[in-house]
Amino acid sequence: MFRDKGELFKIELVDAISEGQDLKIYNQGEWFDLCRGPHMTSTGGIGKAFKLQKFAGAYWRGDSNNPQLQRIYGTAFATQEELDAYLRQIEEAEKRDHRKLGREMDLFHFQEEAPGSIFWHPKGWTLFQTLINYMRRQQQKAGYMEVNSPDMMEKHFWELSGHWENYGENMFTTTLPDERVFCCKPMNCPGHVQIFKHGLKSYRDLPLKIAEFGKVHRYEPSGSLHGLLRVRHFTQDDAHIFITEDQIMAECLKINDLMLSIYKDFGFEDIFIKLSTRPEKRVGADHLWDKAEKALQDVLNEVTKRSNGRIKTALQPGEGAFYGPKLEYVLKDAIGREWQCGTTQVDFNLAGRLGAFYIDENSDKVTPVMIHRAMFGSLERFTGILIENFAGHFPLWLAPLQVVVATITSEADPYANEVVEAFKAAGLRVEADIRNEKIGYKVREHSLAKVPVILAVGMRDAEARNVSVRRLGSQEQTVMALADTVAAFKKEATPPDLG
RNA sequence: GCCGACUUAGCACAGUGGUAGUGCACCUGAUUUGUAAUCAGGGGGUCGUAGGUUCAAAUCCUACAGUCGGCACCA
Repeated sequence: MFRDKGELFKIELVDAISEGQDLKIYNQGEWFDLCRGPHMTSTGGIGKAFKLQKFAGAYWRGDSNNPQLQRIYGTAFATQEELDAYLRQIEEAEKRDHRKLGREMDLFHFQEEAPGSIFWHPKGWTLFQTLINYMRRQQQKAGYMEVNSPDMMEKHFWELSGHWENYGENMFTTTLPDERVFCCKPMNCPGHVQIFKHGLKSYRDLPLKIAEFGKVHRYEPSGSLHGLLRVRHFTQDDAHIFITEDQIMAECLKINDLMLSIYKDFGFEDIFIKLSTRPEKRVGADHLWDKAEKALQDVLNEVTKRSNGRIKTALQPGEGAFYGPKLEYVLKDAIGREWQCGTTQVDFNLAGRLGAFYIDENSDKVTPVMIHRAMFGSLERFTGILIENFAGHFPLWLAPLQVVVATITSEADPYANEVVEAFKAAGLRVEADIRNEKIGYKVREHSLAKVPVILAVGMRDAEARNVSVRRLGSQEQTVMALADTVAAFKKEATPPDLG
């Protein structure tokens, strides 16, 4: 039947269904097709609340080696109201799009000559640095030592680590005038192993925690690039913890606690953890993978137990890194979208491959276990997630520009400058707007730029040493004494870990 | 990388074969203003890049690049 119609893919499906198994065909008027079912008895059952959304190519059976078919996307709801709600949700996501907000708030831009790379503007870079400073404090407190390793190393180094074999296609390389081939680092781990290897290490040095805000380069497929969320050059809050085998549980739990407390500081409390196990393409013996997977499974069980079941988990077979299995931390944002950020990976392979060892109690050389972990993951991506989560309305401590002092008449300029200096002295990020414009115009402009605090000052305020406070998202105006305002905003702008 | 669409001024967009436009932004002048757009004037584009068709190309064709939506990928 399908052969007569020349439908080769259908024939393939029919052939795949074993003898004796039911094969179902549904029909709708003159149209009929193969389907596992069930189908509606009539298209009338869909009702009017449906919408065709888009069409796009999709690989036959999800494999890029196969030909592509055209797929038409449509969606239907029981009522028009539900369809409208769904469409509003899409619209809401579009309004929060970090690419749009990044332009409107003057945070960053992209251009053709550097696909997948970011030009950070002063305000965006301020936000980025705020995140790094916060993370640096957290890591120092947790006993990490920050380092910096080379951005480029010779190709043979990456062959030794196994990266060239597994990901060489996606590495940036360059041939120098002396003919040596160098690769931009796609990961920081091999560099950190070199630092570990420098000088003999004792079991007494473990756990040894090496952290780096390392910028890594990965030649991502052109079609996968997406604003800040998927780029070719990004900064990881990366760390490698060198330990003995019996320290795995304790260290992974410490990482877990730090991870959850950090996410909480950004308002993410709905966390979900996935365990990814050995992939097909991997290095190392199976008995080591058995140990590593068991260790992470134990950690995951303990984490769930401690959270009283609040933390949901899932298993992703075959999704681990080539050197070890991983736990992946997924956060839920303000409009319910999920973002994978942090990762904890247990690795029995890399240290050995790169010749790292420590001296144990019996003076024997032992290969350490490595934990790879990142909490923000990619700083660039995390910045994008924050922009979307807050829709640009950052809490005061994160806002790149926290306060604008806008004058009502030019007579108030000297007082406005005084106000600015008072806020600067308190460590706040503040600018004056003394342009010859109406206050309504200034309020509109700074509101659109999502400045959290607008202080209007006219002669009334100058004489009384007050400011008129207007918060982003509210029409309300509060007249307050300058000194009180500075104190209140200084307190509010304090990062959560310093408060 | 694959399928499809798109690319015109800083931004948002109009212009389907015959002398490149609108709004906002920008610059100049006037206005000194009390909480989401004051008024008037002015400057700004080899229409993504490179070829081709045509008397004539932003417009039609080809290639390349980038972007967008999916797919695949994501150490």
